[in-house]
Amino acid sequence: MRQTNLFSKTRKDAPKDEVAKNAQLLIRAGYIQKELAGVYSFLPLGLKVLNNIVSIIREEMLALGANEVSLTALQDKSIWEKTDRWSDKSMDVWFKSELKNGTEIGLAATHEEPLTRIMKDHVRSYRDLPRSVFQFQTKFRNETRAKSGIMRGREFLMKDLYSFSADEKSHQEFYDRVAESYKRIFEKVGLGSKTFMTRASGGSFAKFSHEFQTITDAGEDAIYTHADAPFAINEEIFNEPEAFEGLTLEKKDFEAQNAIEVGNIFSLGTRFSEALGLTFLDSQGKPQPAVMGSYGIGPGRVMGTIVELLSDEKGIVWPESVAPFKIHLIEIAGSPDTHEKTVALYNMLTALKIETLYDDRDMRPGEKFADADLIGIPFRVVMSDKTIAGGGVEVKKRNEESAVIISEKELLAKFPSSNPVSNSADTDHSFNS
RNA sequence: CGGGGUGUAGUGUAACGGUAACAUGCUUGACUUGGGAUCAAGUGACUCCGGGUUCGAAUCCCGGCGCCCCGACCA
Repeated sequence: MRQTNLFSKTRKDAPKDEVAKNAQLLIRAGYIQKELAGVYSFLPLGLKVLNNIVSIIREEMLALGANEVSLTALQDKSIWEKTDRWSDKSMDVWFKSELKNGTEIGLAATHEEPLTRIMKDHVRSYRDLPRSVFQFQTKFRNETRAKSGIMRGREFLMKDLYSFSADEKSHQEFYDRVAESYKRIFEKVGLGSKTFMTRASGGSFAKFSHEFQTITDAGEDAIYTHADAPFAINEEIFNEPEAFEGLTLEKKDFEAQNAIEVGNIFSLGTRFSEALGLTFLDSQGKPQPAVMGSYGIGPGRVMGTIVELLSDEKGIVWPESVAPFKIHLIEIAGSPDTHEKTVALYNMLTALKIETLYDDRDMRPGEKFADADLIGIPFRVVMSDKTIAGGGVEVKKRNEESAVIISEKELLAKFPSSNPVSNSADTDHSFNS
């Protein structure tokens, strides 16, 4: 994409109403825009990052064998009454409204109830199980206090996965597979080294649940970690002896850390299947309630966590896997020949499907560099009279200090393309100048 | 939901109760082109909303709304 075709602008100052680092940088760099407290729009760059995170998660969900769906935001009160989750006393984050005829409806904060009802129509026999279903859907939660930029909003995208199994054993097998899947996801998005599977309270559904907590000062939670423990322990259960069940380690050797919950996995038992009547016939022909689990990840929160964790004083530093572009191609004004060569390189990169943001703006170099650092694309490629005289382009990684001049051929070799350029004439589909 | 703070050009900040200023951005021109340059001329605000006090309110008072922080809460 040519930067002159990108509507979002960067700014030097962070808005005064944002304190959280993730919001300050994402707004300054033009990734997001605040609409209300805890409500953010995603601008072109932000949407690209969000979509990259979504793609990584989707790939793993599909690998689990889960089916993707899209359920509604508008909710039928009657099914929530069956599970006793309609009342504001039992679930205080509801946004409620009503139809013109007075019928009450809610905006979904989660989707156990509607999905369980859907599954009733499709699961009849133990032969229909296990099943797993996921979606990326906007959740609405009337938080008493939104905070920390995009980390805790009132409206946010969530990947929610639900599982339906015939028995506890089958459920546990799936649950464990999801845990492994989550580890891979957080590894892929660049949070792996700081993210811990964490034993946490099981809520009203099970003894324990597991959260995936990323160590960061911006975290809202406190967890206890130990180098030899297979999982961390959430502060909320740290004083309960059962929290150490199965561990031979001593409580005093655990260390407290601030962390942000980027994902969670819950065993739900038969609470929802019983309340809503999701039963199947077992091999003896007897009706049994399905055993359920739910598993969430907030892509927006993941995005904010990456910014919190990986940015520096100059701006954001995206991991390649989620970055909005692979290359930030910067042209420094010079001879007409330099301009032509830069356009040609941009067209080549585009044809090779190497995502490139081409800074073709008429600006001084300093400003372009400052913007590039703020936006945080992994590879900065500069083309100027100087680099051409030196034999090619200058390449600098966002997270490294040193820059080197290499030939264009060497540059392209760094980015193996899945779509090798053909000899046909259709490779140049960008606008020429 | 308790407590604290705050609201002024697009953005960031100023202004004793005396009639809104500076920076930045943006526009035009000049000069520049490897780290947010320089110069010149422009542009841009019913000071969040509604009341009140006062000769006079951005400033003081009351109410509302928004936003931020701490705590509680967080299926």
